[in-house]
Order: sequence, then structure tokens, then C-alpha cells
Amino acid sequence: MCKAKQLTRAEIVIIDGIRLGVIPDVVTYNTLIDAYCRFDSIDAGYSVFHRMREAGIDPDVVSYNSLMAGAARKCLLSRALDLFEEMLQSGIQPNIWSYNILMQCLFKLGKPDEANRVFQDVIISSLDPCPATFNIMINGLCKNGYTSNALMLFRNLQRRGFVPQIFTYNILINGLCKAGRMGAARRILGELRDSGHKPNAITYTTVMKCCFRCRYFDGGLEILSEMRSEGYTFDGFAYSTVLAALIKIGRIKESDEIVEQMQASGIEPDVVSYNTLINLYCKQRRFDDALKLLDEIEKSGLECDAYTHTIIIDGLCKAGNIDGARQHLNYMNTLGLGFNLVAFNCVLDALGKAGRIDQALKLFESMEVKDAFTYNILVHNLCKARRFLSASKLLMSCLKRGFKTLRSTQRAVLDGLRDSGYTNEARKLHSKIRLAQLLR
DNA sequence: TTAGGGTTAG
Repeated sequence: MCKAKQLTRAEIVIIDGIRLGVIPDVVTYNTLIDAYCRFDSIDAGYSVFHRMREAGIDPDVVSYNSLMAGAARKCLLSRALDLFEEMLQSGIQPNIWSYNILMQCLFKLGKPDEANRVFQDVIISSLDPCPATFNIMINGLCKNGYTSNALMLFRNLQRRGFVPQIFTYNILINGLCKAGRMGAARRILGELRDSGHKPNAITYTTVMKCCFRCRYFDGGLEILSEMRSEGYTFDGFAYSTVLAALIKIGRIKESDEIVEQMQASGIEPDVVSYNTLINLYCKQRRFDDALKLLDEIEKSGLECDAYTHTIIIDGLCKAGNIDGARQHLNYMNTLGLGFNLVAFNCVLDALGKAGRIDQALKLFESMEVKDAFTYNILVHNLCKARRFLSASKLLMSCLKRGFKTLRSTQRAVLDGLRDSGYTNEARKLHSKIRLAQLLR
């Protein structure tokens, strides 16, 4: 039975109770508010909240915390802040959890200074901060780019007797990895092991992802096998991470092995796992297998998404079947998936690479949205077709729009202009490029 | 009630 139905049944039980003279109290209502916010919607939680008032029962701090947490979970951050205000105005004293949620919302809103002010207030108040309070602070600081401050807070807390939890270590390791501070991340990982905690699945996937991001693929694969030997169950997320990383660097044989392991582990693939597999088959030019997977997705009750079709389009382009790719692009439009910039960019590049530059230009004109990829692709292909003046004009309009241009794109145009005798044009373009760099 | 993570293009 789904959660919403279970909740409806829970309410029926309460109504039956009322008929029998059992009046629900604030705890019963709070349980329902929390469950509705968690498994249904914040509005459903609100509805219970109002009915509670109508029944003459006053909401308490737990009722407000449940609503605030529900709003924060759904990223309705200003709504959560309004609830905090409303609680204060109703004369209800917020507890440490109200402040925890408030800090979390302020961090998510990109207001670390305000979150820090709340934290300082908590510290000097009579409220007892709990481990989650510190974890929320460390995480919020990391997420807002204040990794050094997060590390400093961590050390200060340790000096004052705070014993970090696995949560704390994971938050910090993730923050340091994302900030590129690998040495510090490694030190904290060592401290985690020394503390007697065992790294958990989250620690492993965090570090593994970081290895892949730094292009340290063998290190990532080692973590994968260590994780397996430690008995951690792998899920679709971990497999897709590894698989996508291997495909990207062209280690196709190892990709096949991962697919076998994934299939043997009995994990039910979701759309993203299917998409990653389709990408692998496309890279191997196994289009029949890729199309079989499309059928399998539909049969399993899942729906192909924009990624699925874009991967197919790119695969067809890379295999030289541009007309097939264009057909699939049209088909994609009929599915109501909307305009997909990546798919258009793939076709644009394929047309250019195949020497069909006029068709590429026509496609470019027809595109309702363009990005840095679009411009760089076309500029490169115009250079390939030795149409350097057009390439230069396009590159300038790309710079004017504030899009990033690749150094290789700039070089292709400048060299081409000079080699073809357009030295004035080359000088003009060069100064425009330098100006754009200065303004960045 | 606080932590991580997956898919496409130059």
C-alpha cells in the first residue's frame, strides 16, 4: 500500500476513535502532520495543522518543527522562515531543532552569515546544541564555499570535547574533496579510521566520485573493490558512477565487466542506469542492443527521458548516420520532451564534421537556444571548411554574449586568419579576445 | 529532524 493511502487509513482510525469518544491529542496530530509532510505534501501537513486548531488543540513547537522541516525538505525555504516567525509570534518557544532547521534554510538560501549569527545565538543561549547542530554548521559552511572555516570549526569543537560522528567525517570529507583539497580530505579519512569508526557506503562513494573527478580512475576502481570486499551492497548509483567514468575514458572492456557485475547483483536498473548502458552500447556501435534496451525500458514500466534520446542521437551521429540522428531528433520533438540543446549540438557537430557546413549553418539559425558549445562547435567546423572570416565573426558574437570560448577554438581562427592573409582581422579578433578575458 | 552518489555534446 502506498504511503498516502496508509495515511488516509490512519486518519480513518482516528475518526473512528473520535466516534468512540477517544479525542486525539497534540501528539497524535503532530504525528500526522509529520507523516503528511514527509510522505505526501506540505499542504497536506498544513491541512492537518488547521484541522487541529479547529478541534481546539493548540499547535506546539513539534507541530511547527514538522512543518518547517517539511518545507525545508521541499526547498520551500522562505515558507520555512515564515513558519519560524509565526511560531515566535504565537508565543511558542523554538527548541534546538527549530534552530537547526532555521540554520539549514539560511545556508540553503546562500546566507551563511545569517546562519552563523543564529549559531552564535544558540551557543550563548540556554539551548543545548546537539551533534546535528554542529554537522549542519560544518555542512553549510562547506556548501557555501567556506571549507577552511568548516575545518576550523571542526577543530575548535574537537578541542572542546566534541566527538565527531561518521556523519561529521563524511560531511567534511565531501566538502574537502569538492574544494579540491585532497590532502586535507585524506587526513580526515585517516582520522576517521583512527577514531574507531568504519567508513560506510557514503564515505566510499564520496571518495570514489572524487577520484573519478580528479581523473584518478584506478584509485576509484580500487575503492570500488575495497567497498565490495567490506561487504557493502552496491546500488545503481555506485554502478552508474563507475560505468559512466569508464565509458568516458574509453575503458570499454572494464565497462563490460562492471555491467556483468551489476546484472549479476540483481539490481533493478532505473532510467539512469539504462541510459548509461545505452551509452555504452552506442560507443560500441551495438545499436541493435541499444534499441533492445529502449524496448526493455518501456516494457518495465519506466519512461525514456531526454537523456535516453540524446544519447541515441549522439551515438548515431558518431557512427556517421546523421540523417538517422536528425530523424530521431524530430521524433524526440514529437514526444513532447521539448527543445534539447545537447541533442541539437550533437547534430550540429556531426554536420560540420561531415563537411555539410551549409546545413550546419541553417540548423544553427533555426536553434531557439544556443550556448558556448553551440558556438565553439560551429566556429571549429567553419575553420575546418576554411571559412575563417565567418568563423571570426561568429567567435566575436560568442564573446559578446559572454560565452566561454575554448583556447583551441581561438587558436584555430587566429591561425587560419593569419595563414589566409587576413592579418588585420586577426589583430582585431585578438584584442577582442584579450578584452573579454580582462572583463571576465 | 544533520552526510554522499549516477546518464548526453565542443
